[in-house]
Amino acid sequence: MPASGCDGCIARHKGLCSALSPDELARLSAVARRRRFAAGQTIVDDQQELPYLANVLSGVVKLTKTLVDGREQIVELQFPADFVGRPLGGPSGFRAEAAINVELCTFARSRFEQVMRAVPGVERRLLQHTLDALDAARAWMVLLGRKTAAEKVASFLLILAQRFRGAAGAGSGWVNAVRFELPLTRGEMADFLGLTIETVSRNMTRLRSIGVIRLQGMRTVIVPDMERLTAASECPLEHAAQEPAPRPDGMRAVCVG
Amino acid sequence: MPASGCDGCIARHKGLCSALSPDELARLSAVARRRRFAAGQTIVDDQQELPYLANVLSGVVKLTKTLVDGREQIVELQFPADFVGRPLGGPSGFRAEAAINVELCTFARSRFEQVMRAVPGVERRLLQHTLDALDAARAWMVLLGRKTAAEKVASFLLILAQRFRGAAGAGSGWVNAVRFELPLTRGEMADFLGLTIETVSRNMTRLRSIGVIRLQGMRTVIVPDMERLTAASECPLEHAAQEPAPRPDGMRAVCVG
DNA sequence: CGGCGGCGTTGACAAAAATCAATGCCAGAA
DNA sequence: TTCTGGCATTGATTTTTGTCAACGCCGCCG
Repeated sequence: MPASGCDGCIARHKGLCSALSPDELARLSAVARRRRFAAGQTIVDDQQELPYLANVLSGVVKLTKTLVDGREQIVELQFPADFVGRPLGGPSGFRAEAAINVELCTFARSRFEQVMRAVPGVERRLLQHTLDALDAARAWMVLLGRKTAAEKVASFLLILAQRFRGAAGAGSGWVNAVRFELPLTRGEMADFLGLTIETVSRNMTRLRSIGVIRLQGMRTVIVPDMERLTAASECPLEHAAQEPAPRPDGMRAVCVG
Repeated sequence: MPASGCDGCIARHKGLCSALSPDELARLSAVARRRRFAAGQTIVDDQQELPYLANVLSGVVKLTKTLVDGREQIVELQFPADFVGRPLGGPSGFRAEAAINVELCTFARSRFEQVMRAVPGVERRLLQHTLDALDAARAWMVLLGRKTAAEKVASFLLILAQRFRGAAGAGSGWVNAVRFELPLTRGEMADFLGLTIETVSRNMTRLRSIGVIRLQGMRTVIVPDMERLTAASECPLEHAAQEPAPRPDGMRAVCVG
């Protein structure tokens, strides 16, 4: 055991290292380092990538997302033996912070990825897919925990509009408009958004009355201006009721039909 | 391309199959089948394991969790090209249902896992870890979307108590009691639970006043009876205020200090 | 045609939680 | 020791959301 490593801690790691061969284990142990963070200290910012992967030895790490207006949602707590860091790289979009004093056992990302390099693409793809699903779930946690009913409904319409953007906008008679079908009933929307049917219905009506969306029948939604829908999804609805912000290219979304 | 497969659909699969070698692709294509589900039809139950893995070809699949009293939370929507099924096996605890008419391209789990078998343990562990995190995130989504403030606070205490169970219960003077330190301030608890500081504080007080928990100082929590805490985490608090249910072994959690 | 049932909307009202404000508790600094 | 600042609690009040109930729309089926 090297003097610089964290003695034996690798061997206790949950999930990650318990499947390693003694050889691999030794290689990782050789580069492992103990790092300490005081309560309140930031471990990684939303936009950064940790230069290492780690396991929690003691303390508690919280993963948080902060909205522009300061509302905050903790999406995960990590306890001793939990794994910290994104295996496949890239910033997570969440901030990791020590909730109380934390001790991490860290090992260089490059060294770890060297172990993973031999793995064929299938499982890596699967892992990437699962990580994406995890990101989506966490983003939705922020919505469920911290957004108002109006923002929730707008956010839901927004993800649908983004998914179907360009697919059906043409022919609607609107420039830059997006048109799509709701795949869910009002009741299912409520179950997705953590609301009741009535609240969903009222907010759909509200969005329609201020012109952020139009409805053709019950299921077809037209978004004349994605910017306004985006605004409605992340700020109190009052602001979204204003005139749409001028587009950088000077164009406006207008009805030409 | 075999007559029985879904022609060419494998090649378009997002995430999973794009990394396969032509050989592997051919093998999977040979066993792929198209399956259709009508709107509202259940694809898998919470307690079952899908006998196949799949990709969505058309339609929308919803993943839901239903609480005992009927409250329901959708934790994910799956659109065309999304992947359906748990790679490493075991029931997911969520129900998959066709929100609108759905067409899946499915291939046998066994055949797929054969492809994965060659993979060393490290990545499998990592995948398992990520899947666990995803499950935890989804479970928390149910809490954020569908639980009352009282249930949220109780649920939070419950997961801490379960994590620290046995670690510090001894010496508290209680039989079967659990004692632990809160790693978060009230404000952080609020950010985790999607509440305000005041609501968290009031519900801590409430749980204390009905005897579900005791507090030593601000941070130390004692749970005399885990059953009552569990009850409080999943039903309106009134019920939890009753006498604790008789234990199967006839013992009672009492203070002997 | 008319009745029916599912879904959606709307309004009146009630309940839950947030907000605002005051105060208490406690640990650490002066 | 006292002061101070951060955290926590509590009460009064407002806002948001849920609940209950009525009604409209529409497609389906007898």
